[in-house]
Amino acid sequence: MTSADLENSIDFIREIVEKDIKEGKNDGRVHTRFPPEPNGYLHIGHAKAFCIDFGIADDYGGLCNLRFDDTNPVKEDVEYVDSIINDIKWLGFDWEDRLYYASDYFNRMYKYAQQLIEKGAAYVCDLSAEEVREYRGTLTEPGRNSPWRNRSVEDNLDLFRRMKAGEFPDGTRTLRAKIDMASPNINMRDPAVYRILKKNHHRTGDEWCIYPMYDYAHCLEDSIEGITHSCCSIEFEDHRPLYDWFLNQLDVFHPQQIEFARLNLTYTIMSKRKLAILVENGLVSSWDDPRMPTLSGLRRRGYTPEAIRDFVGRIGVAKRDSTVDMALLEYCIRDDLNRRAPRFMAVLDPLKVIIENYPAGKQEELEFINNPEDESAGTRMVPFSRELYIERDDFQEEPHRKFRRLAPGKEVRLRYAYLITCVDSVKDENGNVKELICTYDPETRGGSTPDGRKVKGTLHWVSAEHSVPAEVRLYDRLFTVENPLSSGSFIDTINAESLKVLNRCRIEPSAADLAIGEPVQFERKGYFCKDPDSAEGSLVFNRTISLRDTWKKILKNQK
RNA sequence: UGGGGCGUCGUCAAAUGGUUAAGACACAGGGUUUUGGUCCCUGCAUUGGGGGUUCGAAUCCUCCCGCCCCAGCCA
Repeated sequence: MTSADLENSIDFIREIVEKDIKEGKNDGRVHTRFPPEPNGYLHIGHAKAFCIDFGIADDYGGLCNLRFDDTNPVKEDVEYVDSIINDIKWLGFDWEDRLYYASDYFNRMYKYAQQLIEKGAAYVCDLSAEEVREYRGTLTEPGRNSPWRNRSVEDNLDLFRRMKAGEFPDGTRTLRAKIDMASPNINMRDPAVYRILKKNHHRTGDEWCIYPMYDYAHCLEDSIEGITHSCCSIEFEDHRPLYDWFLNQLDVFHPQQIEFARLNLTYTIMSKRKLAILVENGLVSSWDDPRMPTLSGLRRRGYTPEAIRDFVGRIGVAKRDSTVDMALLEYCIRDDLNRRAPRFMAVLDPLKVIIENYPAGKQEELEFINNPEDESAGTRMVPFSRELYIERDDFQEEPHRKFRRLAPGKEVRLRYAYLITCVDSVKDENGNVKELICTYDPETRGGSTPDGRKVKGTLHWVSAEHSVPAEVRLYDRLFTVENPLSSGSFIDTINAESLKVLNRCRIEPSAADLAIGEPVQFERKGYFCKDPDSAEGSLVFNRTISLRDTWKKILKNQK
């Protein structure tokens, strides 16, 4: 899709925003927010959400706040605050000085709750959690009024004050909105507004022992910040009447909640809880394991912010449940890296080649184009010598009829070097090919053919003595099935080969000094970046994504 | 079986009653190529189903079918 196409059709949220601007709603102001709860790491599904929030603000000259929805101290931690900030910044978004916390508003929310009580719209309920559940009714049966529903305003005010003062143990009382226990929308059946939680909060410490519930807190947070369009995921659609109810009762600024479908991706899972199971059980190494759909995992894997943003732009925004093909994400990262990643040569599974007519001890420097997609990337010099490594699967003793690479008696080009012909192969005691004896044509330096002869195959290579050893980690999809949640246990569908570690790789010398995370292409193999596990003298590379592999497809289609 | 949403190509997703239902990814074929990469070209849906309204329906009405969400003192 070209950018022109993207501009021609806008999503339904932007339609609403444009209409509001046109009609002068909110004085034409556009103000959104991204409101994560700091209870875990962000994944690519969150990226969709905050690309929408920040993206809309950008598109219409508005603002977008970052706000931590920290109303439940039992789940939250500063560790998550830091990682969330880091991840959103990494994707290139800026909230300037508008970093807020729901906990900043606890005092105001408490006062608003008193107002609710004063106008008879909320009451302190002494029912236990279990009793509340019984009174709530079911999907098909209405609920019953709490016996505490008609306490006097004075009693409610007093009790609520004492809840705040810490006079009652956890779970013994709640403040509830007085709405309608017979509502067909269960969210409206006198929902809890405050619960007693004697827990230390990561920001407010022990200042509070009552904490506001999401439905009450969120609309007020939006209102206080003057949010005009409050975008959230679709499961909150049922909560919108409640969102509106609180704001109407309190007669405060009233943002509009708009719901959209969350992102699902094939071959992975987006559930924070289930991802945690992978980490806790050692099925992946950590939250930033390069196989994880977390932003930290994708970053370590070598995904770029640009690719992720492009992806989010391409998947669109709508309300229907959908599962985006992982192939689209893979396309986006290839597309981005193809343009920017400098090329290097690395042999992942080395097979030694000896050029028998190349003088021992001789070496020359050959000029390589760093990036054929980007002339400004320039060239570099790569050492060539008598003994080289090529990829083991670039040689077949009895070549497949469409095989264009090296085979006995066949001539191929070594990229930007020489044309070589295989004259013999040496085997070990098990009959496996150990090394190849080849000859080279000195007239073909640089890989050109002065006589105009055509060679179908071009191989990457490294000089044996000049190349540097490295470990390369190849990643594949974490799950073997498109929807890991469709069958019994998602654990059973984990791809046992999602990580393959190659220990005997050889990379060209200039690739040794790459910075951690800097994307490169290893020619013919894929896009890679140096992993933080690398140490002095021990290089570790992650494969971000392979190149498209038509050859593999040919072989597969033959079966 | 209460309520709220949603059903357009294999996957996302446009279309706002009016030419042959965009585009992208995927897939298939072909061309170029010192990466079996990139790039270029070609092919690839009558819109969940049935009725109806209309000169004209993916768009409106109606009945049916299917999928998702809700019974936390989580968000």
